[in-house]
Amino acid sequence: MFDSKLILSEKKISKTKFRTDLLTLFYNSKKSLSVEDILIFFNYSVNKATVYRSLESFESKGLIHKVPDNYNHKRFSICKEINCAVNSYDNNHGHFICYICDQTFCLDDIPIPTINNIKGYDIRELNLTAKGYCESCK
Amino acid sequence: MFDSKLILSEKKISKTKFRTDLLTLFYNSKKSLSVEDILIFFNYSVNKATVYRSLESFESKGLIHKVPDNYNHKRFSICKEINCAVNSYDNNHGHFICYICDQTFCLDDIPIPTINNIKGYDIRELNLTAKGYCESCK
DNA sequence: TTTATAAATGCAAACTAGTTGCATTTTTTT
DNA sequence: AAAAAAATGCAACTAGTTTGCATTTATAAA
Repeated sequence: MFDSKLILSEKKISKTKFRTDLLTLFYNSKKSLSVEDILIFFNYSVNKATVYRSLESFESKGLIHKVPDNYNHKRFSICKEINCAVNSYDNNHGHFICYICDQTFCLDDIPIPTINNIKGYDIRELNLTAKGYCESCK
Repeated sequence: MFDSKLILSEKKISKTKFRTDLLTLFYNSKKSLSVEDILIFFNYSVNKATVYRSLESFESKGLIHKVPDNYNHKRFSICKEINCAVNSYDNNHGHFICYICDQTFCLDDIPIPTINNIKGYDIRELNLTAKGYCESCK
């Protein structure tokens, strides 16, 4: 199990009610979350600037990672690993975006092929994004 | 060689000076182009709405294709194939984005692995994006 | 526990990429 | 040459995101 307050302490993030609840939401959610998703969950009782700043904080401390989004909006998932690659899409697995529900799923089981050096490019990060129809929508 | 006017005719796009020059720019450019790149090239003598509308037209006719961008801004490359996949990233090859110069390069030689069906996902599109240091920047 | 310091919040305003409506101009069709 | 269709410029608008600042809340120090 997880203990949001403990995790926030370890990451030296202030344990406000909102941030604790937000981290818990991420841990409980099987889906990635957009800013809008979060505002809806909290019934717009929190300011959007606060949401953006919390997400930025969580991301920079490696608690959540950005995932691709059909509309190029900010969207995040909880990090499975203790310390995610900071400030970039998680590069250990691919992502799947559904045409219908616009949800982003992590393809944990699909390791991204290792390619280090191609035609003079020094590759440090590799992202694989699939699109199509998810289980519930097809 | 290419003949921008002939190509515009074939695609039933009006041969205005700007669109002819823009298509020529795409053919001559080894790099992908953002809206900003284009405005700079034309010294802001063209309206940005015109740029957006021209790009949309070129893309819908399969002349250019969207490429990923470090800032999630609109960015396009000329299509190597006669008819690109319309309205989506080209899914025949991967792309490389440089950390330093933010340029997007097409990895024509890296075919994207074929994955059709994973854990219940009906995959219709697959995009591979690498990041790191390009030849000139590393 | 009180005090001082740092971090988080809410609000409004600003910013920016991208879009749209409309009048005018240019291109294409007849 | 005239009529119809497409492209352009301009200004206003949209929506996601960011920022400044005053206030509140949390953390650290005494």
